[in-house]
Amino acid sequence: MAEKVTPRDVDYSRWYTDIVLQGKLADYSPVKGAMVIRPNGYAIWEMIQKYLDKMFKDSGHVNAYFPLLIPESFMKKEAEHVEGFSPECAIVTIGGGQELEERLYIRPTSETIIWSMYKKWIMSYRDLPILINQWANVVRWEMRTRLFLRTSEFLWQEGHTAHATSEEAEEETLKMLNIYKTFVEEYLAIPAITGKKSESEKFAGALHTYAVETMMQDRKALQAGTSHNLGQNFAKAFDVQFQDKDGKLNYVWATSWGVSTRLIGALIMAHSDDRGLVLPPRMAQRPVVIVPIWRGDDQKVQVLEFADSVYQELKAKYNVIFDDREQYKPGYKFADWELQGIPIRVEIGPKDVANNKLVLVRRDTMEKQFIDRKGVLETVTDELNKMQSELLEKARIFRDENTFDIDDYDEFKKILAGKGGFLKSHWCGGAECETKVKDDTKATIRCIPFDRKKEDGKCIVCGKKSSGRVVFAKAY
RNA sequence: CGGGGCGUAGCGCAGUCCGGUUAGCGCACCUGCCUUGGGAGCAGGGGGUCGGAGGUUCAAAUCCUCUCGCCCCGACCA
Repeated sequence: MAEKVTPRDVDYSRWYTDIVLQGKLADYSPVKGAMVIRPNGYAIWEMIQKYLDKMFKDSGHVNAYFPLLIPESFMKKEAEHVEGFSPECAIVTIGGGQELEERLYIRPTSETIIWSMYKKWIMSYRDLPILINQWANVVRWEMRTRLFLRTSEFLWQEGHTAHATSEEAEEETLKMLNIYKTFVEEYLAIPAITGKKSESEKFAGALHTYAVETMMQDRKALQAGTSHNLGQNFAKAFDVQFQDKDGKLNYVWATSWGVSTRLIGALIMAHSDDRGLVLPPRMAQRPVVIVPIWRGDDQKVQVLEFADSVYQELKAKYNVIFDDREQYKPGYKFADWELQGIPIRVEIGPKDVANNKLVLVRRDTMEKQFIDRKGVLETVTDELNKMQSELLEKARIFRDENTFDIDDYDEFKKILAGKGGFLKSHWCGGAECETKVKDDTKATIRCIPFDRKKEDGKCIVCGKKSSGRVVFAKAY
């Protein structure tokens, strides 16, 4: 606790790590590349689960659970899929002391095992759609890892749906993407761009991939969620056919979609400051902390009594921390809770008791307000709501200020070599130009945004005709 | 897998070049006193086979050989 958070402008990457470690969100584990999610971090994941799960259920989905281990032969059934995932898979070769006849992959994603089951479950159009979601862990053997953003094991949810028609699958793919967008904006308070991925960025085995893209404070992009239209690829690989009303056999249409604990990384990088984590109130399991302050035993009794009455009132609605630890002075406690991102701090000292007031400090603005004791619950609720919407607004302004329409490749390169940002530029649709941009600048096409305007222009690289702009950025 | 760096108390480090008392410092931890409106102070205390193995020597954290592990930067990725 003695160490301070490295400021963002000194070293952004150190800053991020400091926030995670000092905010007690996660810690390095004995297993290389894997992290321990500590209670503060897991609480955020629980909030993500709580809200998303409700959104999934409200849109007709149900939860299920499939095995962690996948037979090697399953992984190899879909050509693009195996090519995309094999290099980063961990494989079990021994079980019960015996070499296994067939090796088992630790799931990097569950399409294959789920579709092997769907084959058993789907006979008729009456069995469709299947709208299943799974909350699970997956393993991808990454070379370079970063807390929450990329670890060899991570938690996520993966939806896997089966449909009778292509149109219905496409509709589902877009519906889930929009649920992610809504969640990211309304709960995580991060403005989101939705759009389609280019061929090179799409999911291994998908027809096409849609994504939610967000901007972090270092102006880099972070993909917050993806939704894939898998077409009939997996149905064909696993021979899943159904009989339609006319008695004809058809392959089933599929989607899959997911978000991971990476969202916690996004949340941290979007809002936090040099004092530590800043949590949007809706994502805070414990949104309020009360810090009583006194001098001498007489004051202690009065202050604690007054503070307790405030605590009782707020406790009716919020999970409130009452920090009456005696071994720490107020300054320490302020710093401690700021590091952990508690959205609202209430300070109660002798002066407040005398005036029947209290001090309220919002984590995002850090402004101290003297508020009346009466109506404290309403005031706190009001401030939490304001903080939620102001965080989103602030992030939106930041993103817009760092999004540019660029038509000149030299300028394009210059910006990416400097501050960076989202660059909206014309693109011919060719993979060569996309690769050249990546080689020249490390930036990639984040998405072809849904809301792009029809506009004639020339590809930023080759100058060929283009009918609209795509979003380029360096990404996590 | 290429390039760089590091293993000494829970964490961060000094000591290693040039071998020599009982291996030291900061933070954290424990006890007591004192304190509480921005990361207090004082006093006392616990905790280390110096990453591992072998060797040289009267003597090794320090020199030699081998070995294991980790971190950072690149190629790959949610």
